[in-house]
Amino acid sequence: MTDRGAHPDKGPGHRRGPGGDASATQPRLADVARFAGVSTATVSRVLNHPTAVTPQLRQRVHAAVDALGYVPHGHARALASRRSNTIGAVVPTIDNAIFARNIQSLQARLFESGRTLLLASSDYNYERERREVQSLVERGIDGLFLVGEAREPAVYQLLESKRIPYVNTWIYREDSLHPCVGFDNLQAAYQIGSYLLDIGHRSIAMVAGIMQGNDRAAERVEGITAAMADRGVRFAPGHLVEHAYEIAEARRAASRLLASPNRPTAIACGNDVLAFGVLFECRARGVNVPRDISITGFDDLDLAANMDPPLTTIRVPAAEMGRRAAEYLLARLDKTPIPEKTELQAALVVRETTAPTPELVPELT
Amino acid sequence: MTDRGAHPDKGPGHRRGPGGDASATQPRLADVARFAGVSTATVSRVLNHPTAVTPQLRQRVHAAVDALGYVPHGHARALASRRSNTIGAVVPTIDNAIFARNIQSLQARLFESGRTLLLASSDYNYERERREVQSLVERGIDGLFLVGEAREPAVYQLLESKRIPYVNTWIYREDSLHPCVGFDNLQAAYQIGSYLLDIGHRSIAMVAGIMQGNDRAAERVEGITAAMADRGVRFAPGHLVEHAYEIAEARRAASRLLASPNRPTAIACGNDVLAFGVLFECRARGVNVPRDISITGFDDLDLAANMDPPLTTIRVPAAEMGRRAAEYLLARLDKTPIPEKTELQAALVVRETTAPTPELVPELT
DNA sequence: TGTTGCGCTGTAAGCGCTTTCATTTATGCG
DNA sequence: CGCATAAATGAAAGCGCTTACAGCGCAACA
Repeated sequence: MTDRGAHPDKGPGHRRGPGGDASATQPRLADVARFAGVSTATVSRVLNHPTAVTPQLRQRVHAAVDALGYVPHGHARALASRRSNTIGAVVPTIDNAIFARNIQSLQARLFESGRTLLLASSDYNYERERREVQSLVERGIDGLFLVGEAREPAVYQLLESKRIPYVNTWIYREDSLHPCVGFDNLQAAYQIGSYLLDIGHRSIAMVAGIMQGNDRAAERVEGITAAMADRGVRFAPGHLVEHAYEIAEARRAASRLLASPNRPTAIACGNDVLAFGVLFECRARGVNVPRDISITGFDDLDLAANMDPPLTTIRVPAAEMGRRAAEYLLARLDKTPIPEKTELQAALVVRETTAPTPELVPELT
Repeated sequence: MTDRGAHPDKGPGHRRGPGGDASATQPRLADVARFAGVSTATVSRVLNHPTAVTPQLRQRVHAAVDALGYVPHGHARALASRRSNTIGAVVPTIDNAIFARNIQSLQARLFESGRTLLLASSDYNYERERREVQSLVERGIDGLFLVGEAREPAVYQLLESKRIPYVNTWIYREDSLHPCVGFDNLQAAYQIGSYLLDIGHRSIAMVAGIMQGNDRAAERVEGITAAMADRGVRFAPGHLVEHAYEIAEARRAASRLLASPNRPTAIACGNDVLAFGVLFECRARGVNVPRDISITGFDDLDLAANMDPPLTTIRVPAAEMGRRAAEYLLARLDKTPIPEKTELQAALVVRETTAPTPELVPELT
């Protein structure tokens, strides 16, 4: 048995005891090779390019692998082969059903292709996102899934310099400098705004997500604002508020809005969670939706259609976005051609939390 | 410039061009060392054990790191140091608010300690769980977070043989052979059952999760069953049904239950999502909750308290479980003593979807 | 001023695998 | 049946880093 120990006195972690026995240690590829009576190169080939090896050898190697309970060492493999079969993702949070679904489908597609997801979350904080990305890059990800487009320039620089394929999601801009798979938040929000205006609302409030660290939230505000501006309407003072995506937060916001002297006739929310909160607060205060006030969400969570009344919202292709983003990254890794940008559709789903304002009713077709 | 290339003709991926120039390539630790005029050992020390190096050298090395934009190579580091600072987690799915919260807090705690989460999901499938664990182990995780206790024995064998610390969560059994951080599902479900029986229900149905591949779901059924058995009650035929954790599924189940000739007076659900579905179906059919029927959930999602009526359920310490499981793993890695088992409390939260049966009302104190 | 001892730094040997290149073995053809 | 060619295998050089150990310079002591 050849001596391999470089660190003669490594403590409990070291591989061979002083006597050179091989007991109680992880089998390595060399052990498999010895057991099967072949070279390490052959074992490696069996594991990585099975067709390049004769069936009988292949079988002998597999038998050895099973007999020894050999598990390849991913880091060594990644180091030698310069790829890790790992994809990274940095999302704002997974504690939000819509991201959870998004990630779930991303991960499912990666799993199919034999890759693993390294997940990190930024908590809507650019600085933290940068650190997470750096950490993922150090960990040797082959590709990276990101949310939104606005981030510290250092992130893009790092990715470029390391030549790591990445994709921005939850956003789509034709003129973006970066690959993206997503939809146009501004446009979707504009649809909501237009719809509310079409059915007569002029006093519209918005319970938006926190825009700092979240360009999607900002675009949604922009979309509503633009739709309003196009009809010569603007937010009354205090009618545009930002809140974390939590029910309790939304309830507080709604509470203020409903109690205010110039109560809006419609509240557009930055996402469904906020809309749920607003809806709950209305119910608690005996404000009838949609008779007294209209409410819209954004995301179309499973629950939206089941609310009482069912929520008017924007249906967002979360699962498809996860899958398509995975496709993009996989194609880049395989050097298969694939468009740099994919636009997905986000559609307005009109349900029952929205209704025309009384004065408009006669005008309706 | 010493020649390092072993693979003279590696194609575009190789490090040095034929002329030996170092352009357009990632800086390595050796480059930093050269730039700073020190040895690679010193650079490594600065990065890993800063106190072992003089401040001025430390600073010079940091300057070199910044100047070159050096990013350490995690796989090489992991290979050489035999640890990866990566923790794995295999959960059934993250597309469920309660797991999302759980994972979010796990990841937050790991982040604090400078580690990264490698996440995989099993889709409630033992076979797939085994493969995911194997894949994580190959990727060199230092510790592993698991959900539940029942799984393929090969998983435990692999973890033992690789000496990888792991922890089972969402479950607690004093006599378990494995470390765990969780609560007693059976006991919690028993509480629900007892409570329903206490307030007079005898015709109880259960919309459970799919028990195959999910020991927690099975224990919850056991808990309700046991509570009933202790009072001499049992499920009527068709009153115990299993469904995936989806609103639509739950609605279908509720629909059948509500239409059946022996409609139950109470429906205990395997989790809140199922309870929401049942609640929605009741509303859709004009069945008054809790007057006509009582409903209970399990998890206490944020939404539960906001439902109409607010849902009676079991509050589950999802976030704490994530954090405590992280603590356990971190302690094991640091060789700090920590108990093998941690029992967390799951408490019954009585809200308004449950009410005494009419005949019992007079009996109440 | 000559030792001794200590703390810092450098040297170099791996960590476990993949992959090139050379070698050996099988195959096809004249 | 012998040779050219292709296919299968093996030997060995790294992948980029950490770390044991040796070596060196310096301060403290005699």
